[in-house]
Amino acid sequence: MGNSHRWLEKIAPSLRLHLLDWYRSHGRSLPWRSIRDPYAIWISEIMLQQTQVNTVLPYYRRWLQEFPTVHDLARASRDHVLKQWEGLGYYRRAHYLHQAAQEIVDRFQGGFPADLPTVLSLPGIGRTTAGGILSAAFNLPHPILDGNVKRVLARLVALPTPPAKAQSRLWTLSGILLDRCEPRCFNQALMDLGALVCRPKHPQCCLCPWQKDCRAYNQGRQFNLPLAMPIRTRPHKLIAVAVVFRGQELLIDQRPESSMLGGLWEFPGGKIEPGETAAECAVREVKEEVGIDVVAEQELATVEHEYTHFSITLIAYICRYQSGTIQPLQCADVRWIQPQDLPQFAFPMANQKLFPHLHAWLATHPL
DNA sequence: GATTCGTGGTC
DNA sequence: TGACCAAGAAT
Repeated sequence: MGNSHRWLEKIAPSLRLHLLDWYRSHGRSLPWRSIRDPYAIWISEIMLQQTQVNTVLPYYRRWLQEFPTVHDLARASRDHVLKQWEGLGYYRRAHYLHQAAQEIVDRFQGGFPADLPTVLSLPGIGRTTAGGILSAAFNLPHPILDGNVKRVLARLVALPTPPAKAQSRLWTLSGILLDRCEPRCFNQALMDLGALVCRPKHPQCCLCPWQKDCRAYNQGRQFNLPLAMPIRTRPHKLIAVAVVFRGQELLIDQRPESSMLGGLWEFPGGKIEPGETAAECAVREVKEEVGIDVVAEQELATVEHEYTHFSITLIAYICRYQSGTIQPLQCADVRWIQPQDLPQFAFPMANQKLFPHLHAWLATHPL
């Protein structure tokens, strides 16, 4: 291990030159690279967490249109912020952005901090995001360690373990390699190398500026590195959902802040218990979550959805209000709304899959 | 260190 | 189809 570090220190100057040279002619041109506004760069870094560039691009543009400065974000409503994030996933990121924006306004009068400990103190910002912001916005020499960098480094040194089990060592390697004179370009270049050349499936070693020094390549192991973590199987859940009508009005509730998909709105529902029908479950969940009595009238649709760690089948019922007053018993909020107002609320993707079926039902059931 | 967070894309 | 992955952080 010590040998590996000394070897890397020795060849690092040459690696930096080759990488920066490659980056000048092959680097991607991205909207957050042509600016220095730390607020906008921060937004891009948060959106890019576990999310591909092409997915982020439209959200990034809309966000800066909607919240051009940290002040605009800080004074926006939480529902409005979540609505702009709808569909991007990892919704806690939106809450953290909102909280951090208010902190930046309150603690620093809206000026983005430029030192590592303070940046790290903001919610939703870890070491990689902090390094990314500080190097991109202020050209400060802080290393990064995202998925691209982990893969590049794991191949460069022929890492003997899965990257997840060598975090500390990989941070050291990223710090050794970092070009202290051009940290901004270097970090961006390192990520582009991972995204464009040192790709997970088909690494383009013949185009790589580090080919002659790469241990994986020299050992013919570029297709087998980095080593993978053992897999675990994902459970499947059966969920009943109640689309409750009271006359023209529709019932929606807001998920608790601390739960999965926290702050998003949904149709009430929950896991079907053993020996229970989906319709019985839908009625029971409405009673438990918002305290009213309904009857299940008709099955609306069944949809499937995949999450990272489990999959679900949603069985949705059109239900009719019977009695009681809505209360947020197991949710953050609950409301009767007009069906045409649905787009004003942020919904998880699994619920959105029900929307076309609901529209079709409404079209054939006037009144 | 291992888990929990979403969604869209690829093969 | 299912596995895998993408500019990770918080617990």
